[in-house]
Amino acid sequence: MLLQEIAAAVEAVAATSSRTAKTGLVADVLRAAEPADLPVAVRYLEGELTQRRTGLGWRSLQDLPGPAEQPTLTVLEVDAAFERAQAESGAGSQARRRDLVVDLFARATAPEQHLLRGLVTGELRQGAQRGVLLDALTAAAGVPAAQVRRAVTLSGDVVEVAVAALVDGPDALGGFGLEVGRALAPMLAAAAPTLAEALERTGPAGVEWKLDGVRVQLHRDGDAVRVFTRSLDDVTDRVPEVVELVRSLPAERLVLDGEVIALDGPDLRTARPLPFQRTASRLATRAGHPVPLSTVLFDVLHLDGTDLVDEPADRRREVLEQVGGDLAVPRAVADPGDPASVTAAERFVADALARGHEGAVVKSLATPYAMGRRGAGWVKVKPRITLDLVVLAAEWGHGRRTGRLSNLHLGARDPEGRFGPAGGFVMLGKTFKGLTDAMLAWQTEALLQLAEPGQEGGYVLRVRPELVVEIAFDGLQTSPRYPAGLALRFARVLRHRPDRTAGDADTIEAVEALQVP
DNA sequence: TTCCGACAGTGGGGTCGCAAT
DNA sequence: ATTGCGACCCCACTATCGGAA
Repeated sequence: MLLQEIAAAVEAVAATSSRTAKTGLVADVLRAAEPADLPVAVRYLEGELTQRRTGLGWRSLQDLPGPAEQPTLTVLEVDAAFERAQAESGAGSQARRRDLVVDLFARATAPEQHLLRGLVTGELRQGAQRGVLLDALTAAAGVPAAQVRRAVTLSGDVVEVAVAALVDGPDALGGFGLEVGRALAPMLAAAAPTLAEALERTGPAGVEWKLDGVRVQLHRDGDAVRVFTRSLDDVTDRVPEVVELVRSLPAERLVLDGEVIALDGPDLRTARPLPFQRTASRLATRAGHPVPLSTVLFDVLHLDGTDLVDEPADRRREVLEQVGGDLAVPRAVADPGDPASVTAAERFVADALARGHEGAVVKSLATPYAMGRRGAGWVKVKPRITLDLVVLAAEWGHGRRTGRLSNLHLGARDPEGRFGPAGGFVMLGKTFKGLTDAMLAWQTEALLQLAEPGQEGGYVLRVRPELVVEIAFDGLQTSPRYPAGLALRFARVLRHRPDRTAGDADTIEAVEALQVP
């Protein structure tokens, strides 16, 4: 199969907003692919290379040759080229990777270059990812959609499912099941502003501490233990203490869902969490890191030969407590029809927050483990902090935000001039979140009025610090990047405040006072 | 006909390892 | 020794399509 066939389909997919049309276009390519091409074609259609790390990114794609006239690249030779890029390492490897990319682009047509660029950066932005691909696979193979999705979420491997459905025949899909040792798509949580609203959506529910660590899926088959992250990355060799812990559990074959987190003591029930940055640092470090990770469990998907994913949540919790004991995350049960239980749950969540944890996850008692879904089964609730900050600059947006000023640089007042001139501002981060189309249009107009003179062509537009925005965020983190050594975590715009002046905005001293000890 | 669930897009901060400088 | 890049943790929110109600 020529890469051009995929590139042409991707162009057409990007050109339509109809999801059914996108699905049809992708399905046509799947039908046309030879079995040997299928593994690569499937990945490219969902916008990813087959290699996990090539060492190539946006920077490696600058100053490349112009497009070829005639399509000659095959899907398999392109994949082989990226395979060689992935294998490169050591001195001179960047130059050798560069040569590979130059050669590839010189032989690619314009649509192929666009596709390759999107695959390398992971930002194809054609309006079709896994969801559309699975619908297309359903159509191309003539199999039930639910069966395709279940196979993918249980195996975590869309390529294998595609090959089974299209090459081995529809019956082969029935062969997919939960396999101990092989990661499956983790269940995800929706969000709600309050516990009451979360309970409205779930009905009777378990209310669990939400810990600010890293999600892990733990597999044990005898002495063999594997640890996967949320994106199904295998991090087993980075967390030996977690492996040991799983080996000590009273079951031979297990699949567990949980969180690893750095605490200031060994016991979750008495310790406080360390900042998320400490957990992240520990997990990113290959060896010899002093911070141990604590393991907290909140679900069990398999136990000694029995799959539990289709069991209701309260049944899985029972099993979890038997097998995990104290490792099970602290939990209360609340029924929205029983005010006393809701009040108790409110106190339970307040206690979790007082202990330094992130919030709560509300989990319907009745729902099965919905692999890969972000449904109403699980709903997270986190407190929100707000500040009035001043827009110092804005960046021009991309894609559907092209021509709009999107990403705002946010500053607090610095009346004492600790980080610059007295009466100036100190930057605490950026945000592009929370903006509706109307807000984007409004702020583009408003900020152009405030633009400092003499800026042409840049992607950052500096403005006079006069526009106040109300910002919500989850907390503060230490920053090596910003002058105050502080940055906002998960900042988003609530509303513009043209009714306020910069002098009304919060000061850096007020921000520092928010820091939890 | 309206409503709402699922999906894609638009980027944020931090950390590490590695190669180049 | 420092810097820049790539990869991957954490993530919020809005717009849109199309099936469900």
